[in-house]
Amino acid sequence: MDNHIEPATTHNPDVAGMLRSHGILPTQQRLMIARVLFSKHQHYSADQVMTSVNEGRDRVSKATVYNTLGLFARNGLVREVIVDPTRVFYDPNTDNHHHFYNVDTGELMDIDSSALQISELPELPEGTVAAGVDVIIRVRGESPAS
Amino acid sequence: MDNHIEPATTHNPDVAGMLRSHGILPTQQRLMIARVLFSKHQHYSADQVMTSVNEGRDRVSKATVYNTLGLFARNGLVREVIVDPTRVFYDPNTDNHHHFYNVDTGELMDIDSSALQISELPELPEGTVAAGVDVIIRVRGESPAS
DNA sequence: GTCAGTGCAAACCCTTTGCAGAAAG
DNA sequence: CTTTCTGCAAAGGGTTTGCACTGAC
Repeated sequence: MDNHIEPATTHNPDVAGMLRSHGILPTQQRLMIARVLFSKHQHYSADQVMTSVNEGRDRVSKATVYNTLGLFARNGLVREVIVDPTRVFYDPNTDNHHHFYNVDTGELMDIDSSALQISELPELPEGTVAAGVDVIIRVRGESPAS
Repeated sequence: MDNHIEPATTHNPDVAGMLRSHGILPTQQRLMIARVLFSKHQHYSADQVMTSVNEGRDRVSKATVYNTLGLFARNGLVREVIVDPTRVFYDPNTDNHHHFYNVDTGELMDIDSSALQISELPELPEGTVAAGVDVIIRVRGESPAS
């Protein structure tokens, strides 16, 4: 009988601690979702997270995937990337950086913040404080078959 | 009897010609929508366009509003601004410029391109060409009651 | 034992679509 | 007259919600 639950933090450094340090109670489902998000440097739509998570035997419901991603985003564990009106992407990389978005393929790629400099920000509207800066370079064209 | 149709181009310089020059046949509904878009320097969601257009006596259906805004965007008459997963904004200003987005109020404001400089673009992914650059500065805070 | 988290299905809401009638040239 | 556009209502699709059950501590 090997249908036991694998130790949550074996192949990935302390995912549970990562959640706790962001004020998130590490439940089984949240750990599964976090492991998907942080196992690769990739961007995921909620649907892709759901698919990846549910490749294993233990399943997580759609509601929980959405709720969890929203929770992670609110608590700064992941970053929401809004580039496509039809779905939100979640980026496990919360460092300052920017994005390429291929409007033909739907592919989203990181741009290191050092590769693109922005001048100082203009004066913000009265009564507001900065909450983040998003730079999206939209590109077109199929990536080579490779 | 004064329920005649006002000359389409009276208070706004040649809206019809503007449509034609973008390859768009100027129908009555398209003119009404274009007049709303270009009468003020504002950003509109589809719903706001619909409301504004239908303040007058002549009504335009929801389907036509959506279809028309999509058409205008495809033909470069307006710019789609993707900042909020729940709705698309349409910007009558197609010049190079950027945006503030107030995540508390949903307000969208222009940033003149001269107010924010970007370094040269990083190398694009292989096989792709640039299709546009969006810079969004997200801010937080109610604007003063004023 | 208590409170927070989860799952299911239904509800939501913006947007798109199919198709018959109306308008443009 | 022919083709394109418009309107209505229904369908679509990602996301959220209500509520009973489960799990965490």
